[in-house]
Amino acid sequence: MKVLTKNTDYAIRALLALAARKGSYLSAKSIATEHDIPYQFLRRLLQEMIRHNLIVSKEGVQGGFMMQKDPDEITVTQLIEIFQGKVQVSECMFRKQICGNRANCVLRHEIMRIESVVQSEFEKVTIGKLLRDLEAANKVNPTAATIS
Amino acid sequence: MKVLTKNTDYAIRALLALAARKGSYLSAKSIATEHDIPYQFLRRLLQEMIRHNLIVSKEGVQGGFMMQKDPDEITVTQLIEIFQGKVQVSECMFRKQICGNRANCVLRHEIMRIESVVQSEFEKVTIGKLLRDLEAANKVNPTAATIS
DNA sequence: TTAATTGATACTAATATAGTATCAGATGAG
DNA sequence: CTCATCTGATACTATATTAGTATCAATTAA
Repeated sequence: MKVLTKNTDYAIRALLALAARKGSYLSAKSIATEHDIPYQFLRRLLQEMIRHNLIVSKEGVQGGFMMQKDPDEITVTQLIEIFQGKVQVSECMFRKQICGNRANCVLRHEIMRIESVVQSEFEKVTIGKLLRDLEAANKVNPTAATIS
Repeated sequence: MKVLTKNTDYAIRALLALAARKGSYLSAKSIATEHDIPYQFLRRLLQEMIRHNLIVSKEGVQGGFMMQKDPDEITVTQLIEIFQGKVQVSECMFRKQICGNRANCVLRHEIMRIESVVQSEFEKVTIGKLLRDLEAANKVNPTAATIS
């Protein structure tokens, strides 16, 4: 069971790069190179994040992407929802045709409890928090800390 | 993001059916019919559970499957591990070739914390517990409760 | 003897994930 | 003004995972 797919993983790294250089435009190319993310793949992720108003872009020479939303307001839960769909423990909750007894399903109760635990745990992790952790680690050992 | 795949979902239902009739053999066919699980699919799941000593089987006429392990000792975490692989939040933890900086990755810290939270939540849910919940629900309203 | 059953395994189909390619349009640098 | 550098949009391919089907041999109780 893999919780974070490459989509989400790459998106987090890209956002960390942008958050670290808040206010300036970074090109997809530079982010891709620096963080070993497939270029075209990254471009699609960035466009998706624009659609969700996490970042903005500038076209043309010297263009690129820039942080828009406050990094402390961007949670891993949100990124999972964007790139992997809403956290759901099993299908029965959302597809009535599969489970005609939603209200009485004993699995459902446990499933929903765990679902909310998972969501709230990932909500505690924001891009802002990760960035501060990263910077703190770099202070202790300037060459060691990484996000890869 | 779907946490439980059909494998695991079906396996839980089958185990609940077997736990409810502890001590007697139920055929794959009867379980499949009763719980709307594709027959051949279910058979593979049952065989896998035999290999993990959760259940035993008897071949031939009047054969079938029977609970072996104590239902209270069977956790959803175990079933996820059997059918979906060990819970892991991202690949970087297990594939060094992807992440050469395991010790210093700031994502890794959060990821491992959440991983253990998820695991322990699913560990609280055992087949025994689900069965008791199901039976309690049936007492209140004999026709309402279900595991589908 | 035979129908009902599991053991083992191979196969196909559908879906999700990962990654690549292409071309049009914008824009700053020269 | 032109051109190299960018993003926007979208189509495409490849791979892996999940879901489901089919088949045949072996076992066993009636």
